[in-house]
Amino acid sequence: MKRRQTHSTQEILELLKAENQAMNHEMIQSKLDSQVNRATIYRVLNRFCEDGIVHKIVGDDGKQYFAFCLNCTQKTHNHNHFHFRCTQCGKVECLEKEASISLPEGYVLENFNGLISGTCNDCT
Amino acid sequence: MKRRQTHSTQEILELLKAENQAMNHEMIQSKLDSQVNRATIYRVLNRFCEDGIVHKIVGDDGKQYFAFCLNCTQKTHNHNHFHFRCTQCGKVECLEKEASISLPEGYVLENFNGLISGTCNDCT
DNA sequence: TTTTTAATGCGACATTGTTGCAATAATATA
DNA sequence: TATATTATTGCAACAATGTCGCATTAAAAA
Ligand SMILES: [Mn+2]
Ligand SMILES: [Mn+2]
Ligand SMILES: [Zn+2]
Ligand SMILES: [Zn+2]
Repeated sequence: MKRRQTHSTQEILELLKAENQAMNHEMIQSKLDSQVNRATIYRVLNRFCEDGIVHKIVGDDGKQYFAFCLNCTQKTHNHNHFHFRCTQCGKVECLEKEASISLPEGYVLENFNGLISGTCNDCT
Repeated sequence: MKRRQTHSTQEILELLKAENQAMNHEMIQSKLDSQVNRATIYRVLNRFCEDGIVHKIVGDDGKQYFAFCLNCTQKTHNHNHFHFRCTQCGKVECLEKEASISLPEGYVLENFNGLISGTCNDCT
């Protein structure tokens, strides 16, 4: 099943590249020039995640955020970094530093979801 | 506004103490002996959080989990620990080790929400 | 016991995200 | 270029999660 490039996919990907932050569906929809259906946005984003060009974070607000992968190659995905969500301006950014976690014996990590909320530098 | 002890509050608190894990609304409701309304469960849990006897974690499944506070005093709350959610059995447990995170200049932490999902020791 | 009011049950509601299905359009093929 | 194939879309319906208003109930105080 090969992917097709559509107006929606291109626009959404460009948006995620341009804005240097993780965005939820609402943010994306309001920033899009053309009207793209809600279900389509979710489907596009989930496809991006499957393809490994975008990673998903679930915020402590319960919403899904999507961010363009920066330091990921086709094969190696390192998303063991925290994200900071500003409760004032809503911005969600990837924090640079890789978090190192050691799990107890016999535990296998599948997904790392580190999120810190608070006030960002702009809003202090 | 003083708190009142009701059957609901007592049962829910005992349940959270007994089960040594974080539970979401569904888990709690199915384990309760008496029928407690859904809205009531949420209200009780949120009150517990306000009172600092329970802490809330948002899972990467988007659900709210609640855990009885163990190493917290009335005044000091340290919830900078990760939680592990097993995708097989659903268990959500607090990991012992405190995670130390350093935020960039000007960033103020309000809430730490560290969650790792994967397979737990029992399910490997 | 009576009074006060915190807590509950119920229903309605908002929000978030997913899915089935017919229509559309991107790509492959002729 | 014209046609065929099928991935993608829009729409509606749906499920799940969590919150809120309001009348009723019951815990604690008087
Ligand atoms: Mn990230
Ligand atoms: Mn915990
Ligand atoms: Zn901010
Ligand atoms: Zn398990």
